[in-house]
Amino acid sequence: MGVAQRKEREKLELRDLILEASKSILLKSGKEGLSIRKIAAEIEYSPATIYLYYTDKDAILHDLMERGFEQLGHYMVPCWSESDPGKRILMIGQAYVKFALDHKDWYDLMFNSASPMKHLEKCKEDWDAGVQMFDTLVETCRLYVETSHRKHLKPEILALQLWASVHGLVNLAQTERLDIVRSGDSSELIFETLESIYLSIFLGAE
Amino acid sequence: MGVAQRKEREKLELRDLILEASKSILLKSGKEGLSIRKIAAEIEYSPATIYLYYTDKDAILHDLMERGFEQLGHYMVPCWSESDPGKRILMIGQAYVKFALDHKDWYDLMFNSASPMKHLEKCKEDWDAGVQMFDTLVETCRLYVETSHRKHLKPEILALQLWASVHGLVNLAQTERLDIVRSGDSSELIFETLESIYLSIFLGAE
DNA sequence: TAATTTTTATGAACACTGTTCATTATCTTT
DNA sequence: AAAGATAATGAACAGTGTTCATAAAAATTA
Repeated sequence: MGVAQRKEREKLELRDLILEASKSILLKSGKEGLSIRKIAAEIEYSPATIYLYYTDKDAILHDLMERGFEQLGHYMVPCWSESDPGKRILMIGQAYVKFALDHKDWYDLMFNSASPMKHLEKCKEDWDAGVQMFDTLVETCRLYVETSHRKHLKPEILALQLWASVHGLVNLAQTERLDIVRSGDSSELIFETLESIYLSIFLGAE
Repeated sequence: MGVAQRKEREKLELRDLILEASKSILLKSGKEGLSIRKIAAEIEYSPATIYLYYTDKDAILHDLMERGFEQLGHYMVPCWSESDPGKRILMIGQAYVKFALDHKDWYDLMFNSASPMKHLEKCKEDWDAGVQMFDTLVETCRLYVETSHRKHLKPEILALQLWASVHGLVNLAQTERLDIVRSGDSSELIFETLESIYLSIFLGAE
C-alpha cells in the first residue's frame, strides 16, 4: 500500500513546484506579472491543473507569504545574538528595512496585499508567521522597557509604533513618495529617518 | 464664434462627468470596482468615448488623486488656526488619520497606488498637491524645532518621520494587519499609538 | 493479462479587464 | 441642402481568474 504515500508525496511535490514557480515569477516580474497562466506555463501544466493543488490564487499568495516570512527570519538571525534590547530593536529595524529593499514585491505581498488575508478568512487558519514575528518584537520591547527608566511605556504599543514607523517609511519609499521629500537616492534618506525614529524613542530613555 | 467656446466647455463638462462618476464608483465599490467600462456605464457612454477625454486610466486616477488632496485639505482647515506648532502637528496627524479612516480607498489611491505616479512620469507634471501638503508639515516642524530646546533636529527628517509613522499605522490598519497586535476595534489602538508617537517626540523636547 | 474503476490533466468556455481603430452618427460651416 | 469636421461607438485584441465536461493516465479488480 505504498501507492497512497507516493501519491501524497507527488501531490506535495507539485504543490511545491507551483510555489517555486510562483516565487520565481514574483521575484522576476513582480506582483503584476504573477498570473495563474504564467505559473502554469512555467511548470508546463495546464492552467486548470493549478486548481487541483490550490483552491485559489489567494491560497498560493498565502503560501508565498509564509515563505517570505521564512526569508525575513533569515535576515533577523544576527539580531538574536545581541543581548542589549535597545540595540537589538535597532538591528531588527535595519534588517526589516533591508529585506524590504531587497525584495520589494515580496514585502508588498506580505505586508500590503489583501489577497493572502482573504485566504485566511476563508480557512480560519492562524496568522502564524506574522504573529510570531511581532511577538518577538514585543518581547524585546518588554525587555527594553524593564531595563530603561520609562517603565510606563507599554511594550505592545511601543512595538506597534516601531513597526508602523518602519513600515510607513518603507512603503513611502517603494511607492516613490519619498521623491516629494528629497529627490535622488532614497536609501540614504531612509536610514537617516530610521535613525531619527530610534533616537526620538531612546532619547526619552535617560 | 461662440461655438468653439461652447465645445470647450462641453469637453470640460464631460471630463468632469467622468471624474465624478469615477469618484462615486471608487467611494462605493472601492479600487477593485473602478473600471473604464463601469465609468462608461455610469455616464451612459461607450467605453471608447472615455479615451477621447482621458489618455489613460492612470490619468483618471491622477485627477482623482488631486481631488482627494482637496478633500484632505478640508480635513486640515482647523489645524491652521492652532498657533502652537506642537499642538498643530498633533492635529494634522489626527486629521490625516481621520481622512484615511473615512475614505479608505481614496487614501489608498493617493498614498499607495503606483498608477497615478506612472501618469506623472509620462506627463512630467508636478506633484503639486502632495508636495504642498508635505511642505506645510515641514514648515510647522521648523516652527516647532525653533521654539523647542532641540535645535539639532532637522525639520525635514522630523516631518518625514511623522508622515511615515502615521502612514504606516494607517496602512497596517487598512490591510487588517493590526489584528496581529490586538483583535477588535482598531481605531482605539490607532489613536493610542498615535499618541505614543507624539509623546516619544515631544518628551525629548524638555 | 483484460476490464473496470479511480485519479489526474486539460481544452474550451465565461465573465471580466484596458485599450485601439475603422466605421458610423452628429454637428458646424459653407 | 451638400461638404467638411468633430464626436461616439461596435468590435476586436490580448490579457486576467475560474469552472466544468471531457479525455488521458494510473491503479485496482476480475
